[in-house]
Amino acid sequence: MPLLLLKDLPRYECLLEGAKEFPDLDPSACEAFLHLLRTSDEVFSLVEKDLAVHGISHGRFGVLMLLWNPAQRRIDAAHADGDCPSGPRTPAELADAAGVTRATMTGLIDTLERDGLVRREPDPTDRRMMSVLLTEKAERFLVGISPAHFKLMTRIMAPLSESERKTLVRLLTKVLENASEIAVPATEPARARLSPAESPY
Amino acid sequence: MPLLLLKDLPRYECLLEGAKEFPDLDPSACEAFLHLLRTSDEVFSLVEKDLAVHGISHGRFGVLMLLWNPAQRRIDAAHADGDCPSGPRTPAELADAAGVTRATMTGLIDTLERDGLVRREPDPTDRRMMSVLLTEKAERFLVGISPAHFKLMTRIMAPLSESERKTLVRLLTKVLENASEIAVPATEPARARLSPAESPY
DNA sequence: CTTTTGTAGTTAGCCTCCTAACCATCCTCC
DNA sequence: GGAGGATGGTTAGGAGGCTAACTACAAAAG
Repeated sequence: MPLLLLKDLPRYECLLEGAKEFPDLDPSACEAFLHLLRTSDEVFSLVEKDLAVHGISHGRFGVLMLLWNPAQRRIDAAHADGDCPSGPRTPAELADAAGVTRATMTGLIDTLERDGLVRREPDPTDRRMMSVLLTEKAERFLVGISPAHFKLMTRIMAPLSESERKTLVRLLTKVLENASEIAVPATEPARARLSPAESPY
Repeated sequence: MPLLLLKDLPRYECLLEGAKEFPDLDPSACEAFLHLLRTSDEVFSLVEKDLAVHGISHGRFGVLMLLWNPAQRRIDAAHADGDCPSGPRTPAELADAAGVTRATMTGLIDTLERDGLVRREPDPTDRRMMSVLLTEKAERFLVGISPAHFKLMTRIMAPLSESERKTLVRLLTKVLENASEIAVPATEPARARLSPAESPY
């Protein structure tokens, strides 16, 4: 992700200092906000580097995980489906589940298909639609990579006790639910737009 | 950031279910991990959308903030520096502070310079180096945009009490410090590499 | 004083994300 | 049953990340 975040978070005193100049700056909110993004960034880049070692990006890995359903796989195995081990999904469903646009999903599926991890098949009933299916290669890949992936998550969260994890989840859920309700007004964007009051022109 | 993250986090029972199949899956660690990334993603995209309304990306905004030092500005004002209101920084310093590569910083500075928010000046003592300076336009822009930016942070963190914020910061700090110590082994990456044991070839 | 090593910045090429526009197909409704 | 709208998927073009390779310069080592 590296999303251009301050590597060294400002000390709390500096935030207090800033609050003097900017009355809108709430030091504790700002501190929590920065820590949230900074920590998430570090954790995310750790996972991304780990996945990169196995030659896959986080985005593509996410698509594979969405398509992968081990429980479903066992059921299908009984049917001897062979090459269709997990339930097929359409690009639109995948895009919605992953929270990216359909155009982005098209690109991801393109590269996954090029690498032989995924297959596109036209839908027999609706000719607009496609089904995206995992290949056996992808199945083997996921089985091979998952344990290390889970171990890394465990290792990252190791310093927190069970109750601390519960607390963290509870607090994050509060923030997430609140954030989901905040809708940024959709105004027309412009390049480094200046409001009339502050515009030099 | 939208980093292709599951929009609907799996329920805890599903994680328990998955743990049966994958002994390496620690349900509470996985839950905390996913909530951390999911929440951060939501919060981040909120901020990014807000900045987009003002025609600037998070990355460019971060560079401007790094170059901006209101306290320094006040000092310089006494010197009547005029067009050099904040301490100059080199691209390398900016890249380190922002946690991106120098190549990325070059690109960001390019676009900022194109938009007239930043200026490059050669260093008089070391001819390899450049100084990056905020323009007056950028100063006005930051003064105009900052209050809304701070308000948004406050609003995002509103559902947490002061003590909850402290707790959140404490838990996140634990995770961050731990994550910083985890070094992913640097092996040669490959495209969707399969280990010999699971390779079909 | 020359050579080697290291550092600052850029360039080139790739990947993933976005929006906007575009077809093709389905569905609804007159 | 044909027109208009909704939906699924792709394409085109842009931005911000990355690595790797390159240039220019500075500094250390011989």
